[in-house]
Amino acid sequence: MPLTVGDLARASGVAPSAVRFYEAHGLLSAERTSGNQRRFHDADVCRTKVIRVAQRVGLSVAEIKQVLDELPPDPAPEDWQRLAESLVAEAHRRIQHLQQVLGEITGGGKLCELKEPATSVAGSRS
Amino acid sequence: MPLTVGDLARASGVAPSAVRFYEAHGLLSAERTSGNQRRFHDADVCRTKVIRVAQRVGLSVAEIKQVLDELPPDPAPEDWQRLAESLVAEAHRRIQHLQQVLGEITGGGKLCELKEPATSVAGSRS
DNA sequence: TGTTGACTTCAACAAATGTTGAACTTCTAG
DNA sequence: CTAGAAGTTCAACATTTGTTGAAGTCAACA
Repeated sequence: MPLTVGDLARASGVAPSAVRFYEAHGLLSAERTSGNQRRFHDADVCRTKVIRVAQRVGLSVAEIKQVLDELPPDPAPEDWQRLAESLVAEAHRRIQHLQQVLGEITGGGKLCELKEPATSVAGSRS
Repeated sequence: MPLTVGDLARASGVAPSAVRFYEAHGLLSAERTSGNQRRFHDADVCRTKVIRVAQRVGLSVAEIKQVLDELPPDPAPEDWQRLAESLVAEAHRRIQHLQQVLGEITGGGKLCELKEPATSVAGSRS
């Protein structure tokens, strides 16, 4: 049973406008009825949830499109599994990055050392 | 020696427009010369660097303003230290959140299980 | 004092991620 | 068949975080 925009939105917890936005940007695709209405597959609920998760991981819509584009048509569970793992990997990468930033904050130590240096000579700035 | 916009920008690695933006949003403050030009303190280099780090941690300008507003005027090194620690804590919180998202991806398992359910009765949607 | 680079303000633009509204069409239940 | 809910498109708006450009002013060196 195909899903309308509203069905998909409700099922995946996003606004209908967001569903249209994702379709417009190639993250989702839909067939059209003879009357030009979108019809999604049940699997698009999954796809949409993955999109949201990927966003929470910090991927942009363009980046999400890239990873989704590498999925085969009609992805099997193990395809989703691989995608999930790559999201996990990306999340770990971002975590590492944050931890590196942390290191710069705490480790560097010299982020905020500023004491009066020896008096200079240059033109005094009012 | 007070710093001009350009001085501060160069010293802290941001564009002059960004410095003005931060001042306009209350993250930085400046005195003015008689001719209305901004003059920053040396310590604002530190402040600005902290702003950038906080952004990399994922705080919005509004949030950064909040934490900076809790700093005493003319903060001592230990004040910066505390702020750094709270950024660290926030980063850890974000890391934990990402890890929770990861858990939902991998652990839940039922993110993408959709197989043909029993045939329903409702009006067939083309 | 004059020149010139750096400063000022203000408005417009930019990109990302949607939301909202208007005007119109379609679908489905009764 | 028809009413009303839900769909369609398109344009405008909203928010965040700045950048860019125009028009004009200031400051520091010579």
